[in-house]
Amino acid sequence: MESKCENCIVRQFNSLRALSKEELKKVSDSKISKKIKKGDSLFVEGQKLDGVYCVRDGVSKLSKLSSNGKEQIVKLTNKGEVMGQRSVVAEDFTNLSATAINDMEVCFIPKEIISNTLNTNPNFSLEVLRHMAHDLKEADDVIVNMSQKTVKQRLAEAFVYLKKNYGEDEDGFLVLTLSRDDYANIVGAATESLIRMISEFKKKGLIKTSGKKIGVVEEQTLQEMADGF
Amino acid sequence: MESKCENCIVRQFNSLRALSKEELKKVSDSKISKKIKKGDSLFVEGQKLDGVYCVRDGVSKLSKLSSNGKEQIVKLTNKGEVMGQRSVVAEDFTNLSATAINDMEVCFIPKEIISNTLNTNPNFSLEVLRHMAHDLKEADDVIVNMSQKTVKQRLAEAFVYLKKNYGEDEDGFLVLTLSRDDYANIVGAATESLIRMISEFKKKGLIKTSGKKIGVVEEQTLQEMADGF
DNA sequence: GAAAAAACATGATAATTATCAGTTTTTACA
DNA sequence: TGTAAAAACTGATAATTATCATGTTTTTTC
Repeated sequence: MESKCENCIVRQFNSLRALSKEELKKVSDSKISKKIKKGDSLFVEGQKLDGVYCVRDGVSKLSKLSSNGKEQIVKLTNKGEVMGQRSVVAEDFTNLSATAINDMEVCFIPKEIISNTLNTNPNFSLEVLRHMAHDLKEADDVIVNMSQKTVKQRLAEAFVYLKKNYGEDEDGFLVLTLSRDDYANIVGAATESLIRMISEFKKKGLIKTSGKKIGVVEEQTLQEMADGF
Repeated sequence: MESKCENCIVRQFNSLRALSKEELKKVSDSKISKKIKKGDSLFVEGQKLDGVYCVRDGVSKLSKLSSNGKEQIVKLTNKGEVMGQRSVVAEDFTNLSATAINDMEVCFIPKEIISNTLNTNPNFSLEVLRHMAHDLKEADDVIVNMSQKTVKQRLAEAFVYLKKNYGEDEDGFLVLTLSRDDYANIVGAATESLIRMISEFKKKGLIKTSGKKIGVVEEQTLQEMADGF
């Protein structure tokens, strides 16, 4: 038997904290723990989801293919986040694919439980609503960044964001290690352009690299760069 | 006395249709009808909203200033849409400004009524949730378009979108007339670049113009263009 | 109805970013 | 542990888009 939701810390960070004890028990009894290996996908764009995924550990990218076949990463998940909520709530196909960036531990929660609870527990609905409102605001910000900032600014912002959200190790390298390709797909640029820019940042001493690993050296300068100064 | 929400057609299109008769009456009694002149703003980014706006007539742009001072239009509202929901739900400042593109008629509904109903009527919460889920999906699409498509593709898409959503008059011109500046702020390009592209489209016979008015001539071709063919 | 302001338009040029064609380095694994 | 595949990188060049400068048309205002 796996650990219970009642004792799960990550629940604090997501909408499941609005559940009553009984509701939580139901969730706990029907959830399925899964381990996802780095690079494997949790679900794919256009798929019908049978439930949501609660992230216990690891990071995944939520991405979407554009008509030209390039991947665009729309969001990186944080620990405790629930994925697939939008799709389950709207009873819709997923508009995004979720792929593990490093090894993950997730809990799958069947959609019936989610929709039942949505119908009966207004607090839970509100909590989900608030999370979605937050996501929507962030999406708006991304839209503005994508259309008004240069690749250089977006990359600078990405580094600051990654440091803030996922931290750095004792040597000052970002904990979350992304491929150059992933960086390109976050920032929305050609991989070659992005690699060049990383070299440039390194030359200027704004970042340091060691293989795939990247460390933020001049956070302040990067932030100013992102803000257009 | 103004007309009642109970008889208002636009309610069909938004989350207010989930209200009970009594709830609807409360909304009706406390709502304030407003007329907004073309160019005037309903609310401004960073403001605390005291309620939501239900659009009875007219169109508004929801936009955000980027750090370089340029405006980015994130969304155009449709008739019946409720604006400011995100902000009221999250008890947050607005992240967007709303400006009337043509003369508008809107109803202001105080936030207390909205939040009370959210707390007591799970159907309403769910309905709002579904709308927000829809907005979020659309925002994801915009992100992908912004980062993966060229200005030309985005403009082509905008024309098709405007025709589909707001229709055309008897002479085949788009009902919704936008300034070149607005077009630039929708597709995320410099105004000069955008004007050039409009000239190009016109020269190719894809659109026709008459002053500010623009008509879609070759919808099929524009759509293919937007899809990258 | 004229003056002023705003919006529209075009040319020349510069900056940004993508693409293509490779080479080198790293990683995976038989 | 050697080798094939994948990822990272570099250079040359082309395409896209922004910027600046300036002229024209349309709209607004008094």
